Amino acid sequence: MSERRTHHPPQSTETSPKRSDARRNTQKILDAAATLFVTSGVDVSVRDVALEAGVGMGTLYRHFPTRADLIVAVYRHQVEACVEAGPALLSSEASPYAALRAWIHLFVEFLTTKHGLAAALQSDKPSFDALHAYFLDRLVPVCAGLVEAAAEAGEIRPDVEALELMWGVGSLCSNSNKELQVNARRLVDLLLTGLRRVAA
Amino acid sequence: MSERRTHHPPQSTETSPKRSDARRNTQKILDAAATLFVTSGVDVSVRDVALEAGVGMGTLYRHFPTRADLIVAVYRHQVEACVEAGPALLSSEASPYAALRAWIHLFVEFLTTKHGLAAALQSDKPSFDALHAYFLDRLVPVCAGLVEAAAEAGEIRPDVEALELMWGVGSLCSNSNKELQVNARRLVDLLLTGLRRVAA
Amino acid sequence: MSERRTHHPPQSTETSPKRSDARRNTQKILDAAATLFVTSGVDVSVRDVALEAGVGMGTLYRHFPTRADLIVAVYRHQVEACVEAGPALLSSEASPYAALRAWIHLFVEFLTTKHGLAAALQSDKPSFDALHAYFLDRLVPVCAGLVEAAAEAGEIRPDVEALELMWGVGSLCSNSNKELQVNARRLVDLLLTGLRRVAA
Amino acid sequence: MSERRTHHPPQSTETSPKRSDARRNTQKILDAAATLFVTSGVDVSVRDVALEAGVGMGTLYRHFPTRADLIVAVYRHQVEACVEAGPALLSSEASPYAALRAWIHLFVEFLTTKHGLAAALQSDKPSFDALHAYFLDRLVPVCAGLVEAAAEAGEIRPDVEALELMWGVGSLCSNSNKELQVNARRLVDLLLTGLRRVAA
DNA sequence: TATGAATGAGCTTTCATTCAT
DNA sequence: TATGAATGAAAGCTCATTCAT
Repeated sequence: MSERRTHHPPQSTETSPKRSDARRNTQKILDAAATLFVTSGVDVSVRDVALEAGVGMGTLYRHFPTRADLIVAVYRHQVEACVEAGPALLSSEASPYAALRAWIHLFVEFLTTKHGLAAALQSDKPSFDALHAYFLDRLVPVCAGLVEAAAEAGEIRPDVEALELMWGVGSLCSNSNKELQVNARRLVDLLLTGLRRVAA
Repeated sequence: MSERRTHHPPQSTETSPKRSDARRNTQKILDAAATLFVTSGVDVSVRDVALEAGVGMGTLYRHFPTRADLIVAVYRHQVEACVEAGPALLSSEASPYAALRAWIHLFVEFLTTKHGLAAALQSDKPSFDALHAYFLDRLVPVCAGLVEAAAEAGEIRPDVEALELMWGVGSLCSNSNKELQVNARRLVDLLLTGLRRVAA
Repeated sequence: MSERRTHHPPQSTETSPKRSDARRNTQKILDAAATLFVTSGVDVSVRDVALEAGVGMGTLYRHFPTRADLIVAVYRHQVEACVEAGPALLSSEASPYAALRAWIHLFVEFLTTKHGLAAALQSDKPSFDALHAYFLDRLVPVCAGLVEAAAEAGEIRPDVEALELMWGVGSLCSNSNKELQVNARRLVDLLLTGLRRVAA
Repeated sequence: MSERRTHHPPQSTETSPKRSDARRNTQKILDAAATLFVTSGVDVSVRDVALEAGVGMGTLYRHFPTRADLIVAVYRHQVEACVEAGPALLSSEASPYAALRAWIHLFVEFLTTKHGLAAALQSDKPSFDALHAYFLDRLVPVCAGLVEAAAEAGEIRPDVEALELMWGVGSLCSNSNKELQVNARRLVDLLLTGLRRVAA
């Protein structure tokens, strides 16, 4: 997954002609947020993020006026990598369904290593609206392309919505890494298998 | 409903020989909580529950030391109904898989009508530990019975864990009620269909 | 000025059948607020009031949900004393104008000893709306009675509004006790003298 | 307007032999401040002023170390106009009292059209000290000249202090622009009328 | 000299939990 | 045993002021 492409950098964190110290702070905040998002979820207090980053609260607000801005920035690279992986897999994999399967696995890998992200994606708090918007806008079309290709190839049932599928995958990923030995990947595979035939 | 088993009676509402006024308070609190859980989810503030019940906060804490105790008590009846439905469905349905499917649908119906419950079930906050424990202890064995029967009948793949399946179902139910038209039932059906064959 | 009458106690601080400790806290908060209002104005931070009173912030909010509630409570006694003094002075003084004059002096005495109150009365911050409302509702009618009596007696010009007069008096009182030797009483006397004849 | 006196030139805009770009910045800031003072009062945030002026915050602070310095500079012209109007009115008006009255009206006009200025003039925050100093140093002597002339002419009572009078006028102007129909001009007229005779 | 990023104390408000009554 | 008043930490956010660039 190439992380450094800038095909779609709506708010690139590295291209702005900022002062170097400001850029450094932006990065410090992103790193701190990434860390804390893993351990405490994306609901983590802004004060804690600022502390972890070693910057003042005002600095955090200057760089990321809303919580959604911060979350989007933290995960932008990975999201864009997923976006790009869709068409690529369609070319490289043996069949559309294989491509869809591989792409979903990529997405699962992403979500499950970012603990709390999946949960945040499903929060209905208004402060997360921009987060939904970004993820759905970017990823659903890609997923839809794969789903349609597989459907047209007759590999999966024809009545599956990409949004619904992604939502399901996100749900399965949002709560799996506990002491219980529940494995998101296995569950998602069940879902993917379920796509292949009409309900029994 | 006969309280056949007493494996986990965190706060039995009928077996303890309490004073009648204490029992009355317990019931008032349960009624209030049930009402508020519907409208505001299981995260509703304890103060609101006490107010609705018309009791003091200390009384609420005396009867239900943790939020999990309260949730468990509120949903005990329904959980036990699920427990009993398992064997019953195995007898009444046409096949073990049909019974499993019907039972899961029962569980989905339960979870999706209790706003916030599924999410609480997957919370990793320590105050919810007792909630996990109760649900899993009561329901997983029942689910396992159905899964095993279906596996032995050759209707589903043999390597499925009941805990994992229930966890997946719970996940799919915890985040479906948005303006997005995502339907937990449809997703769960996908999962159930996926059980039928080995992964492709 | 009798401070303990309870003729008009819309929210008496002493008659509520509260627990004694709660009543004690109410009084501690009122005392603290009165003190801090003098030194820091009624804009003083709620945290400071709680600290000065030796109570938690939640306690302060329990007793006085809005800042206006606190201010009104602090000054209620004196306002009500002013309300009662109006008719009394009309009876006891030699003429309506003398009564008006005496009443205004009473009001000046009140305002000038409560530094910051006059200023707050003229703030246009929404949080002070209830304060305006209370003061104007209670005092303007009383003042109007005195003004009308004096006007009917031909002692003052007939075109004076009580609200305007009180507002002027309030203004003159709001900023007089600096190191500058400006005396609100003298200025108010000028205003009262100015009432007696038409403008020259 | 000739800058005849240099008693208190906290930040002269024209006498210092500054570099031309610095002078340009000074002017940009003054223009921005004048604009924002009208719309948002003199309490407007310094950041907003800097933004409006198109300069950095450091530049603003360099030119006007305190808020008072900025306010003084913005209103210098009008204050000096008042200063010059005093003797002029004494010559042109029919009597010293008429001159005093006209001059006070000039001052009222000035204050009431500058939202928040009158209030700032009466603030006891240290950052406004320079503001008091400037206004009083410049205007009180002028007012005193008019008051003395009127007193010597026997038109007003002899015991009136110019400082006190101005303070009263300032107070009456500081809080009149509400939805309440309180008119500073009318109240000031009452004060001026009150000057004419001894207290009754 | 000019910039504006950074600071961080400050604000109001909420709420799970405790404990004096 | 029941009450609900009291607690106080925590939250998000703002803004006057400083200082590295």
